[in-house]
Amino acid sequence: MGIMAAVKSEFLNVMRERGFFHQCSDLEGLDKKLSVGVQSAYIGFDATAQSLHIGNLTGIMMLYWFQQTGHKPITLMGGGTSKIGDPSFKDESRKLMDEETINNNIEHIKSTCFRQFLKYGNGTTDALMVNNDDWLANLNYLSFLRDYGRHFTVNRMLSFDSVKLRLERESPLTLLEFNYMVMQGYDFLELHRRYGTILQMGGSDQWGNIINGVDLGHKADQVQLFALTAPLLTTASGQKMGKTEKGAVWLNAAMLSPYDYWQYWRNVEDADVGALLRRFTTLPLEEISRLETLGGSEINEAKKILAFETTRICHGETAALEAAKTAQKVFEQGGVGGDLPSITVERARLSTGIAILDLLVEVEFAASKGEARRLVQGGGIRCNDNVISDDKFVARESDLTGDGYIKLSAGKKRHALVRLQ
RNA sequence: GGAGAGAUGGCUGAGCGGUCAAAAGCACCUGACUGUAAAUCAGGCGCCUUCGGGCUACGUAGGUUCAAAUCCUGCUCUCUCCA
Repeated sequence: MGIMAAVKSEFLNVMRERGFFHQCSDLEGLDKKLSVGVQSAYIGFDATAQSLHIGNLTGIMMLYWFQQTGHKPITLMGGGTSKIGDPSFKDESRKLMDEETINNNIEHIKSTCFRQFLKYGNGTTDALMVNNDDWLANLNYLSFLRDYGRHFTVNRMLSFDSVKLRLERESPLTLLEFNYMVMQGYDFLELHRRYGTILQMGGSDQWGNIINGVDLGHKADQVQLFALTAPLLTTASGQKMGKTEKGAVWLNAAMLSPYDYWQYWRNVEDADVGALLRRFTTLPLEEISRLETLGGSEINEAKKILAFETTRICHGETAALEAAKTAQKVFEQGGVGGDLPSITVERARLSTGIAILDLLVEVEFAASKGEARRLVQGGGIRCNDNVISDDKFVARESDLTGDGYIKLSAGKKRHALVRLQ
């Protein structure tokens, strides 16, 4: 990125210092606007699940800092666009989502993902939640084409990387999908009209879409809008972040427990710790500089802090402390903690004996008995910390420890408890 | 509208009558080494199993064969070229 001109506004300084800065359509102009008064900025989010995941966390943190530095963040839910369904997964016959589901999703996302990071309300810098269904649903095709379609040239749309890639790979690009960027551009214009929003942010992959909105603002309403994107998050070894064996790393505690969330951050690669601390915690930068220089196994201390802070912000201090406590008991003392997943079984069943393979499926270490068997045969399963090498092993009452549970482990990191009902 | 090519496991991509639950790579899981890291090495990676086997799979519906992912026909979808 090279040497960059100094910026005056607190917000842009934070973006730079914490690694959120990738591209800006007009850095100087935006800096000036942000320096003179309260502005509003937005980021668009999908409404296709009951939760956002850590792939969305960069955007949420950008909005968080935007509010912290005295501005008004807007979370735009793609309710309207969700109705059509994201067409980029062409092979999936994706069911169209009905309005009720979408609204339900939006409610869940607001209460479990945004509320911890943003303060909503009616004050000047309070966050606002909007749904693009409000203005997309009733658009008239003809008048839309006449008023806005004339501002988009296909020539230019074809030049966007997202489009070029698809064409080069000879994978089909439907008109519906092609229109996505037009819709997104229109969202920006609409938000400017409604709330005076001047800035759209997002990941660097959104650059083209955001710029479309900027251009549309200029052409349709003669206003100057701004784009700001953050570098896409990849791990030091080049993988996309945010996946676990269970799927996405959800922010909603009902979909991923705070303990698992804590574990996700505890297990990041050494080389990523500094960047992640800057981006996903609010710790002072001096503190982060100190933490990221820790060498060798000392870096684990930094990872624990990363895990604690990210969990605290998302799930609250109590949950974060509990997750840390459980992790300490499990990994540093070889014991168990209250946050471990657990199942209950009836005493009668345990008296008869429960086949280990059934148990493994029940605690969700394996999706099938065949998979469970392979885990056992591969030496990956332990019962009360003893390796189980016989796939015919049967758990009985005598396996209950003094505290009344059986501890099952798959690999080094997955643990679960079996208790009596 | 016409002429060709193609649709294979999470992805990429071989196979083109039996030896195919299907090569190879990626992803993923487990083990070893470590620091709940990375890299590396080893094993695994459709479902069920009394571990002998059984069952379901190569777009979809039929057909030919003792035998089909492999051949034939209809259908659906995709790509390329021509109009």
